[in-house]
Amino acid sequence: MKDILEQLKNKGYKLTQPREKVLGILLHNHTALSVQDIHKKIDSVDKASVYRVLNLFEELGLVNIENFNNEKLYCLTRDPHHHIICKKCGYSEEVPCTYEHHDFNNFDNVQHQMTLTGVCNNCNK
Amino acid sequence: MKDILEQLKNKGYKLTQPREKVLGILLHNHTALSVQDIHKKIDSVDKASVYRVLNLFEELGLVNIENFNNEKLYCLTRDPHHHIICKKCGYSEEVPCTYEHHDFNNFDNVQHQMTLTGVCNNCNK
DNA sequence: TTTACTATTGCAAATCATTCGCAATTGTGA
DNA sequence: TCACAATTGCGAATGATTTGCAATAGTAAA
Repeated sequence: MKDILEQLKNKGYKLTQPREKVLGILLHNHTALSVQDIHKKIDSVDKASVYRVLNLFEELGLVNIENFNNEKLYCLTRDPHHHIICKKCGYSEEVPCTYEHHDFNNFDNVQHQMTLTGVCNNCNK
Repeated sequence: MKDILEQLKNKGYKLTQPREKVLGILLHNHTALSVQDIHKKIDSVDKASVYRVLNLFEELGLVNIENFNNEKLYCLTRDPHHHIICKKCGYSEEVPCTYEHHDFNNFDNVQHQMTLTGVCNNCNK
């Protein structure tokens, strides 16, 4: 927590309540969360601000993004990992990232975004 | 083309103009296309129908989906592949899929969806 | 062929995620 | 404590996607 807040400060960003609160939630969750998920946990912060904070975190490379059901899911960039999400109930687990980047002739600064989906055992019964 | 149309017919789906036209466009394109891209190429088909056709194709596993800039991009599931897209100009190239699925204890029917992003040489100058 | 039935479509309205403009607020450094 | 710029909250705007429903068009059977 302190680490990341320091980083922000050093880059000239203010340490505001919305930023600290969103960061707090991301820190305490190991599932990927949507803006709506995060906003529900802190209604003291406006949803537009949640968006702005997350967009900032994205620019700074603090979060990874996955896509599920037409919405973005965010989680902190710790060890590189993805999530596998049940299509039916939304249950999810972390999956370590094993993807190795190749070199691309025509591209620099390559990043990847991956989401695994499946049907969990519960839903499969 | 005929192949896929046969498949649809055999599963009890009607061979309608919207389905054939959308399929036609997907067949003739090797980039991932958004609903809007596809709709522009066939204004004779309503956009809502393009959505419905693509959702059907998705259910049937005929298309792969990638996410870019808050919209879904569709392309036919031929050889497994992804795309790398320039964040700045949208230029994209195909990338063969090298991702190997692991076994998951708690999930079946696992699929993955990956999008690579980067900055292309042109935009990098 | 023609008929009849149902799936599918087009259209317009609704929904939902995300962004934006702007005035009010709040960190921060002096 | 003050002053200024960055950031927020709010509400409105945007854009993608979905939905309800009456009209239309495949399809299978007569």
